[in-house]
Amino acid sequence: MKNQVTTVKKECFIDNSSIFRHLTQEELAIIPIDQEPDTYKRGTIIYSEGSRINGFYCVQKGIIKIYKTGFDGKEQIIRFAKKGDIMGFRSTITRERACTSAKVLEDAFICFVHADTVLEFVKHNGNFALELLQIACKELGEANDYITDIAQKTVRERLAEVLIHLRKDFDLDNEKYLQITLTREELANMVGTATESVIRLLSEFKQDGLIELHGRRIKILDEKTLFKISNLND
Amino acid sequence: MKNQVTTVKKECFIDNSSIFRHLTQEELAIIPIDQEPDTYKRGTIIYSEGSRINGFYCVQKGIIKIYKTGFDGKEQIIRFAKKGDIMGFRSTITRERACTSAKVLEDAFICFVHADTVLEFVKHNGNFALELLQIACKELGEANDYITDIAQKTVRERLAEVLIHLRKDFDLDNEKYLQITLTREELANMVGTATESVIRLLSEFKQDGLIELHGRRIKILDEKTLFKISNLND
DNA sequence: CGGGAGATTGACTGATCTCAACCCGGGTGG
DNA sequence: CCACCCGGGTTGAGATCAGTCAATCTCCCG
Repeated sequence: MKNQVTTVKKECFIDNSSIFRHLTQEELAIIPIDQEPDTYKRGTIIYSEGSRINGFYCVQKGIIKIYKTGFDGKEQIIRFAKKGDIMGFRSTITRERACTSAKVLEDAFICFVHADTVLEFVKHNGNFALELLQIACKELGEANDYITDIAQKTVRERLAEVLIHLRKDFDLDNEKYLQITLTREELANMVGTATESVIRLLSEFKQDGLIELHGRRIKILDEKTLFKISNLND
Repeated sequence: MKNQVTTVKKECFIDNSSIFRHLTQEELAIIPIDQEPDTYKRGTIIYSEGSRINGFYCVQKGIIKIYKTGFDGKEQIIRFAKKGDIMGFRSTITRERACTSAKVLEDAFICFVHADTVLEFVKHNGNFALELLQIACKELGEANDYITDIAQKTVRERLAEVLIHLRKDFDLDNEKYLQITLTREELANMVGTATESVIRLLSEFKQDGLIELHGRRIKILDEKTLFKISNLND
């Protein structure tokens, strides 16, 4: 049993892409082992907006939707977390309540690290601190882009952009469909529009031969044109 | 001369609200003195989107507008920096090019700290690292709110919200007007709408006795109602 | 006094949202 | 086995918020 925990811990924390890769053996050793990685089924809510989360989560497997709930109950998807991503570090650092909720879209395997542990590392391991800072700054840059896009682009442009991003962030299955499957409503909650608008635009894109649709599964056929429609810079 | 620099440096870096307050005397001593604080006149562009900024700026005085330029040239104001705020740390940390531009709205006095210096401190002074992290996380939380608001709220709600925020973030002059003065276009670029829409809504608010207008100067008369209109939570 | 920037107003347009009806496939219970 | 139900997904029609265009106004400045 002890052995198993150690193995799992290793997988979780020493992986080359992990933010914990800068920790020394000694530092790794002090991570309390009661924080055993856990499996979460699709639909599980890992934490909710307004709750206290006393540490942060490292995703080993699966896809998690991170979203805010707006004034009228409509959700706004902020981002997805997948293998290698961390969640909840904002609240961990600021000691505030969670400003987003996290819900499992694809069965996940997730580690939890207690806030005290994290703060300890931030203070005593400069590389770890820098790593966290870089993650925060990367998200900040993306958030700024997002703000500008939502404020200035049309729904059509934004939907094209979302498709491009999904394409970039997620793998394809063996039929070249995007591995991530979202309801039309979820797509709408990413774009910031009504479900019906997404449906209409998707079928327009399909008409134009840019994408293929099979239920919730989406295949990108003409990324170049989508890119042009999205008016992205890079 | 040397004396003057030292005084200025002290003001700049040892102030109680400065992010440098956690630095030791020795650490302060190694900040190169070629980074003398400088005065910037209204209208000056401190850095532009896409440029390399090899360090970050600490605002001692004045107001700086931080914005992104969208696809069609329209600017989106992300935030304002004022006394005690820092700018450009995102690029400093990620080593990427600036993703925003910064323009002086009110004559400013600003220190510059070289990236190497900052990174050195992040690595070797845990409290400094934590401080930076907290700043980044705070901004991140605000960005997430912003995204949700722009995506879901009406222009009217957003304008009310912007006014509330301005009220919270800036002092009032002796006639109780907001000290920050923005053009209608700048207001529009905060809200994410057209100039004409801002004008129409402002005069509506004025009709309803919520605000008073004197050219660009705005006085908040009925914060409570504005708050209700904005549909803010907290 | 002429010029220019920003502010204002009105009229018109149109992209999106909302509402409502209907479809479709899967699961459930009688 | 069938009827029903329910959660999406689609489609159409109408309503509307907000953007665009254009004309005018108001300062302020050289």
